[in-house]
Amino acid sequence: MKILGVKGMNDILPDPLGPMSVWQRIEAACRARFDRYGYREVRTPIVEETRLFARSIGEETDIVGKEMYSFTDRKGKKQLSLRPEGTAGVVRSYIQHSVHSKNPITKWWYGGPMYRYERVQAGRYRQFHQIGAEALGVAAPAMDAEMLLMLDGLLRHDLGIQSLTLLINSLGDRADRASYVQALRDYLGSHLTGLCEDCKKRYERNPLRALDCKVPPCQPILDKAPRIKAHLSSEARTHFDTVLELLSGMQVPFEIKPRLVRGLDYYNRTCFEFVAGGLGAHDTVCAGGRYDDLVKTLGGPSIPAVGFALGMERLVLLAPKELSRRPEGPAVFFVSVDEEAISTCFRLTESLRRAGLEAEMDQRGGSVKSQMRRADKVHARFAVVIGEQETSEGAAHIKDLRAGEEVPVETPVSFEDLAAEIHLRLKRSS
RNA sequence: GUGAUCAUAGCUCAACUGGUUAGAGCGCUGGACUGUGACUCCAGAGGUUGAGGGUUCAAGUCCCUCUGGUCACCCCA
Repeated sequence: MKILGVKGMNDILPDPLGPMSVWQRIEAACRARFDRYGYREVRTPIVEETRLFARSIGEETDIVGKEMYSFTDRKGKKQLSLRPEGTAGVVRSYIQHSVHSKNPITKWWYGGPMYRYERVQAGRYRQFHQIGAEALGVAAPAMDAEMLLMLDGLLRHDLGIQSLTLLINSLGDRADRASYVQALRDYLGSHLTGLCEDCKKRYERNPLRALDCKVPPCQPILDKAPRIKAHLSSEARTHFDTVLELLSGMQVPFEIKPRLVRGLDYYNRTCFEFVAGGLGAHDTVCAGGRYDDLVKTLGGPSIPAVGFALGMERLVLLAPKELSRRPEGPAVFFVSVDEEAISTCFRLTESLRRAGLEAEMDQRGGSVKSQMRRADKVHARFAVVIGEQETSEGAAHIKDLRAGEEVPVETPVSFEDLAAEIHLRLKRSS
């Protein structure tokens, strides 16, 4: 009985066995883009107290209700959970270290694995990775817009994702939302017979979710449902309009989707999603919004905030092929002709590495042919064969594995000059 | 939590309506070329046909259970 990895939790193997280079390129693009917008990386634990998630995400949500990996701490009676999303931990950290009192504006980004016990599906796993960012301390709509500009640049420009659409909506403030939910519930209540079973449940538990329903018979009813827009306070409405104006002013395309809602309870005002084709049943690669009440809800001061999270696995699915170019192999591969030569190769390999070059050898020895095959297999640029003669002369030939058939006769390069010579040849051919 | 579908060598896949010893390509190892890769040719290693049970003279093939993969619903990044 083989021991397998846990369902829904995947290995990401190094290239060319796996898509590691795509992951790394996406991560690098995120870092570079976030840097430019003044976001600094924060790292928080993967495990937090269960209460934190219950309070922030919402006791009634599916995430908290049935999808968390929770357990009791070994000693005390602490209930702990693997984080199902990143914002809660980041905000907890922000409050715990009184960051607001050191700086009125905080821009942080984070990345790492998240855990939700769900049925695995295309673009959805039990351990999945998010990269997200939070801007705390600014209530102005310009912060929402700046964040969307950053994301549009990252996804469309840096990562070259085609068929990308920014969906945007406003959820209003707490009071707006309450009055809207009431209105929506009244409306759905009067049309219960025409709704699907799921929507009947949503009617009771969370009417907003019904707006996302895909069942055809529900559509005409939902199309005529009251819109949140009519329930927005004038402040919330102005905020939303300003965000849209700023986006238009910078030529960032978007689509207002009145029925867009969020899965987590803490959002208010601006909420958005970047969607793209090619993700199977899901189409969201990035989602986020404003959460002006969360910091206070978690016991901190009243600090407004906006944030988002990108789904790495989904990004990887969408990434254009150019991102998966195979990485370079070692600069030099040392081949040993016999047992004695192995120690010379060992020395030379290390000396090239100390000189900053990627060098490799086959410590097992074996036939020259098989070692040359290995050199080719790992895409080494040069091969250096070491035998009795090279060891006694302290010099060796350098074979260019990319040069093709003709190998011009040349004078051997002394071991001392090897690193410099390789550096020179690499520079010349680049 | 619900449903569909699949599982044969390291990988991608064959094996007529159940019927001899489960094959191929790629990859791996070695050789042709006794110290030089990629191309060619030759050879070799590698399988409890996902696991367990059942039907049958006979099961990779049919039935049941489990595990795992994939996809969809719910929900979500």
